[in-house]
Amino acid sequence: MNQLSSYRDELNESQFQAVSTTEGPVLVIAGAGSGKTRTLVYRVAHLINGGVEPEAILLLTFTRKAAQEMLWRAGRLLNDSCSRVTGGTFHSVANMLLRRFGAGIGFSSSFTIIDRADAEGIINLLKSSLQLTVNRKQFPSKRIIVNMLSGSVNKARPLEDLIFEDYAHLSEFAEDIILLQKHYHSFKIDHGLMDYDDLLVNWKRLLTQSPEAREQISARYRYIMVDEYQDTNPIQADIVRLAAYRHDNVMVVGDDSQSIYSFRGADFYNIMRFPETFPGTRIIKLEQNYRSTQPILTLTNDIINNAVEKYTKTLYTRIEGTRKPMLYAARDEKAEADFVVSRVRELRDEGVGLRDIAVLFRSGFHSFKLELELGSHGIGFEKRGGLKLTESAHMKDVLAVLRLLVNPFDNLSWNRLLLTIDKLGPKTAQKITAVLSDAADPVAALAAYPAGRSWQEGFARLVGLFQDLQRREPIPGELCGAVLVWYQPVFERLYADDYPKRQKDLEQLQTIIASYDDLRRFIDDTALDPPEADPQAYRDDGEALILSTIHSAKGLEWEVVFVIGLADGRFPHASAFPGEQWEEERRLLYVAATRARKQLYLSYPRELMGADRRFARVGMSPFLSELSPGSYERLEPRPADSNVFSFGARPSEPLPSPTKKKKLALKDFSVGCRVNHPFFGAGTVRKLSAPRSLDVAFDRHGLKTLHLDYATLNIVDG
DNA sequence: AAGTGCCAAATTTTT
DNA sequence: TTTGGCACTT
Repeated sequence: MNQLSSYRDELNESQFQAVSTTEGPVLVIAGAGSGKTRTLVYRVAHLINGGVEPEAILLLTFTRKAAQEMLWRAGRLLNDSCSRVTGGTFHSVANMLLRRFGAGIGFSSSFTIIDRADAEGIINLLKSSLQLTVNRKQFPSKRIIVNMLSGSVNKARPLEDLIFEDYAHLSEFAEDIILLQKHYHSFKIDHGLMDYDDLLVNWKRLLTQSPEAREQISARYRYIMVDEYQDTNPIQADIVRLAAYRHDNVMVVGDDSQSIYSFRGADFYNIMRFPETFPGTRIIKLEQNYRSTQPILTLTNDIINNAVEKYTKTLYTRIEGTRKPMLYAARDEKAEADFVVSRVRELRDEGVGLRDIAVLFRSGFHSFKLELELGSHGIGFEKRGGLKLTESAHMKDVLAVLRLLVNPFDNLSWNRLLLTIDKLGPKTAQKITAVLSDAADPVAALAAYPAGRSWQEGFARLVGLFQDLQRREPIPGELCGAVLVWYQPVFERLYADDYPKRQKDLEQLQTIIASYDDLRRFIDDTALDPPEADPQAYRDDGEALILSTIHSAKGLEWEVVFVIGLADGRFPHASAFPGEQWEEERRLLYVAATRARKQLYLSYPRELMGADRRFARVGMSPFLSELSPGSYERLEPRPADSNVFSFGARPSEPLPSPTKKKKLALKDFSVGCRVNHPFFGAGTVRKLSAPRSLDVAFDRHGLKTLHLDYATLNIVDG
């Protein structure tokens, strides 16, 4: 309808073309910050406006969050929730479709091996069910076990890592691996093991082997959109091809310069081959950058121009700003952390919200020093990219109990729980699980098992828990409550030093579970798509600096970005060889630097602790030395006081006002005041509701409730 | 002699 | 937060 004219003005020519091409395959090559999300959002809106029913749209994104955000924005645009559009990750959509077609998934209790308890369990299973001679030495790493089982050993690590003393020749080793893989299938079915790749393989199998299913899926989803296409793997590309075989209405969006997931099987040639896979593809380039200022763009272009293989896009921006990216060579990690802390405090004084600042780094542990410094200065932070909520040990303990209620033959979960008992170790646990897996009723078998004198107390509590749970009504919230009562003493013993911090996770789990009415459904959901910790639950003031690995920062943006640890040996990662891996590291730096809107700081420590625990001098990352010196400004500590930094002759340029607008608090608004919203346009505030939301009557879109953390409202004067 | 507990050492990125 | 080596208990 007339929404078309309203968003016509907000898009440039290329974006508008992408939005309005409704038939046939479209490949959108999008640079960093080029309004990819916006283009997809408007396209969803455009299709629905044009009479396409929401059910016919399938939106595949990289994270579940991205899909949710796009649908939320599209819903706002249409004054409708868009809840009937199907959106999600490949995995969650696969799960949904497979469930609907009843194809393939036997057990739905999947897991990722993350800690010792699980690794022990796997080894026990291999020993008992495959009768392989496996000892600990042969499995030095949990990752390798996973990779062996999923058949992608050589992808993850050089084969040499896997050759152990017991193997005289590579061929012997290969035979054992093949044997393992052969057994893997039945192994999975027997023990309810499933991983991410299985889901995709099953989805693809559904499409290739069942013509009816393919027909139905293709007929239902007549408009398929894929975001971050450069991160898809070949199976995902095949799925897209098969799902769209009836109509070819596929629009994929991606940027080859941001391909950073090859270690996970992503093949960025997917995006280059797209026009061959879909003949008649219309290629649209999005080259205008809407995020960063020109000096930042100049530097990031410089980074990617050094790439061996690149597909030229000329990014330009109309955003004004003259601040060059700053490069700071710190004496050591402590000085680097001090630098970030003092700059963050200055920025805060200038009115930049902590939420608008991010610190990015290559590996999780690079931020350890900084975390300490931030803590001692009382600056709140939120770290992203570590473990997920359900991946931490204490969560897995609780989940193991719940999982067993759904599938009592889940030996890994039994193993895990038995190990929580004091004086009961891996050997005893293995004996017990062996008995349980042969029993008709594992819980009864557990109760009948003769307990050893030293551990009978803890064992009796575990038996009691399961007998109690079996008697209860299967209401997830209540079951979880009972589990937590059992877990509390175990938990306090296992994590004596830091259990108060972990306690909050458990409370959160309880609230999440309480919202389900079927336990099985909960287990299915968490297995595939672990819920993330809700940051709100951990903060008091709602303001926190973001610390994130570069990988988890993908697709996000901040006013001010610090990239730390840019030292030789840390970035690129020490084990990256020149060649493909090296190039991927370079793209990683490109992704990091393009997250910044107004200001970018690059820093590295000149001294690092080596493997021998001795400090050694290190240089800057080779990626930095390649840059032309004019694209950044060096920042030197003032000798007199190492905590104060001089910024050369340039007077500190105040950040442009949008920063401050984003920081509006509820008290800045009053009932009756006029505001402006990027989607809804002008409106009048009707009601303020605590803590950070307000009702606004928009002139063109009616009454909406907005949350200040999400909505970017501007107050219109007069 | 097997099994368990404890301390020191090292750690890529993740749907 | 996991892993490997060593001492201590059953």
